[in-house]
Amino acid sequence: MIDKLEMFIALAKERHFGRAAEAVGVTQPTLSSAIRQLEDTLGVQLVFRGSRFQGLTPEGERVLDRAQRLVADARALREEMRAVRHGLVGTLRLGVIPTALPRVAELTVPFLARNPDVRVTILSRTSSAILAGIGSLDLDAGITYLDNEPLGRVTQVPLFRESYRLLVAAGAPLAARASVSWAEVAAEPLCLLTGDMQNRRIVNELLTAAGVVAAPQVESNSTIALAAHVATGRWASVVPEALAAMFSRGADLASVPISAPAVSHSVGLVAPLREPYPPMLAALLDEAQRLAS
Amino acid sequence: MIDKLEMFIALAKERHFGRAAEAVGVTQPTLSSAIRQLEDTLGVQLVFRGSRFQGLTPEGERVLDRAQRLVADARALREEMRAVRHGLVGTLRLGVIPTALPRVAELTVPFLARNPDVRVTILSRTSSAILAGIGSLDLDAGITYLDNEPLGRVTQVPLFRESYRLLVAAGAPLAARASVSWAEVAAEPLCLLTGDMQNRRIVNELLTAAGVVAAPQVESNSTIALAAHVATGRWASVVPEALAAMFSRGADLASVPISAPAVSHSVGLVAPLREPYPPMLAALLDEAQRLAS
DNA sequence: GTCGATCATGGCCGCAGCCTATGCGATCCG
DNA sequence: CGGATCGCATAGGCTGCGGCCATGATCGAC
Repeated sequence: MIDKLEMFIALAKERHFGRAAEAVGVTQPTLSSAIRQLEDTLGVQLVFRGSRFQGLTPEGERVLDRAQRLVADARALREEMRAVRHGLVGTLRLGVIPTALPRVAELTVPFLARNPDVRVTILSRTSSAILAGIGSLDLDAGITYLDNEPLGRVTQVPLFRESYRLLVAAGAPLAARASVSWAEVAAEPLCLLTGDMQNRRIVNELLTAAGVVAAPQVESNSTIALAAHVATGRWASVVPEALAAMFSRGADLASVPISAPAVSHSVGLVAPLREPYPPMLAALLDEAQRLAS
Repeated sequence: MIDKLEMFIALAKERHFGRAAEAVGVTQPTLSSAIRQLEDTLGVQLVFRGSRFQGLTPEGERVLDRAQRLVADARALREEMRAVRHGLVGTLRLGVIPTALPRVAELTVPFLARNPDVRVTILSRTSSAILAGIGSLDLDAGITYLDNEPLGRVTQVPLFRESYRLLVAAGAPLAARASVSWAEVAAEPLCLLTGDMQNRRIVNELLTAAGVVAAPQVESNSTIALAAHVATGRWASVVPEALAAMFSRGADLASVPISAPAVSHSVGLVAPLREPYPPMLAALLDEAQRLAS
C-alpha cells in the first residue's frame, strides 16, 4: 500500500508514467498496474488518462495530499529506528533563500558538530519553492522570511533579523557615507534580484514607500552575479548586511547601511508541522532553538 | 507494512499474541511472523518475549505512537474516498463524560440529520478514558471538560457551559429554595460520582473551597444510580443543570441552583489534532462549530 | 513430573507484485 | 497520407511474500 502511494506521488511529480517508474526503480507496467490497483482499492479514479498522462483528478489531488503525509510518516518511522541503532545518520535537505545563504553556516556548523554522521545538502531556492518543496517532501526544512508573506501550516523558529545595506563599488561617491536613505538608493542605477525572490519584493515595497519605482537595469537570481556587476562600478545593489559583509571582504566593494527607515525582516527555520518530528528534523529544530536563544 | 503495523497495534492493545491475532483476523503464527518481520525491517526489538508477552520495549512504545498515526491516516484516506463515492457512511465512536450525556443529543441529532447514513456509538467514559481512547484509535472524538484539567494535543470545540444544581427528593426541605450555597450543599448527606470522574473532582474542589470536605456515603460512576438514591429522600446530589432538568421531569425529584459561588465549566468536543481530518470527523467538527455559534 | 498456556518454527500453498514482450491509440513528420 | 515514434495498457510467466496448519519449545502452576 505504502509502496503504491510512493509510486503515485512519483507519478504526480513526474507527470509521466515512464519517468515516474524510473524514479522509484520499477518498470512502467509495474507502476501502471500499481496506480490501477490503487484506484480499484480506493474506488475512485485518480488520474486522467488518454494515451498519455493528463493530470490528476480532484480525488487524485486529495489522495496526493494524504499520501505525502503517510509516506513522510512511514519514512520518519524507519528513520527514527535507524537513529536509535546507529545514531543520527542520513542527509538533511535544506532549502535556503539566496540572501540567507551567508548566514546558513551559523546553523549548520553547530548542527553538524553535534551530529557528525549527518550530511547536509543546501539548496538555494525562492521562498515559495521552499514551501512547495517542504510540502512535496523534496526538502526536509527551509530558511526563509517569517514575517512578510504568509507561510501556511509550518513550524517556525526565528533565527535572525535581516536589515539592508547599499552595495556599491569601493570608489563610488556613496561609499564613504555613514548611511543613505531609500530615496538616495532609488536614485542609483540598480541591479537587483529577480521578481520571484521575496527579497526583491521587499526591496520593491521599500522603494515604492520612498516614492519611486524600482527599474533595475540588471536582474539576476544570483547574489554573486549582482556583486559582480556592482564591482564594475556601474551599478549599485541592495543586499542584507551579512551578504554585504561577505562581499566587502575584498577591496573592490563597499556597503553603506540604509536608514530612513531602517527596516528589518525576520528570517528563520521552517519545517513541516507534523508531530512527532523525524529525528533529523527534531535535532535541527533543537539546534535552531538553541541558536535563537 | 501498514498491515503489520496494525497487527503490532493490536498486540500492544491486547498484550497477547493469540488474542491480537484474533482481533485482526489472522492466525497466531501469522501475527507472530509479522511482528518478527517488523522488528527485522526496523532493526530494533519491539516486544519483550519470554514464552509469553512481556510488554513493549522503549523502542516499541515509540513505534506504537507513530504506527497509530500512520494507521489512522491510512484509514482516513480510505474513508475519504469512500465518502466521495457513497457519501458519508460508517460509524462514529464518541466518548462522552456521564454528566454531558443529557446534552449529547444536541450535537448528534443535527449531525445525523445532515448525514443520514452515519451510525453513532455513544460511550459513557471518564475524561481520561476519552483522551486515552482518542490516542489509541478506540474513539473518533469525545465530549469532555475543556477548561479544568490538561487535555494534551487535541482539537477543541466548546459546546456549552456546565453549571451545577443540588438534586434532592421532591419533598425535601431544600426543594423549595430559590438557591443554595455550597456550604449548605456540604451539610446535606450526599451521593456523588466516583473519584475517577472529573465532575467529582470539580465538586470536591468547590466543596473544599467552601471549607468542607466531601464525604459522600454513596458513590457511583452512574448518574442514574445517583438519581435513584436521591429519589429515596435520604440523600442529595450535585449534578449539572441539564441532568437535573432531565431527572426533574418526574415528580419525585427536584433541583435547586447552587450559588455562592455560581461556577461553571466549559464542555466541548475534543478530537485528534491531525489535519486533514477524516471526513467523518470533519463533518462532526463542522457541526460542533455550527452549534457553538 | 505433568499439564496447560503461550509463543516460535517448519512446511506448504495461493496470490500479489514484478518483469519482459506486445498491443493500441495519438502525434509527428516527410 | 503512410510510417515512425511516443506513451500507456495488457498479457503471460516467474518469484517471493504472506497466509494457513501442524508441531515444537519453553515456562509457570500444581
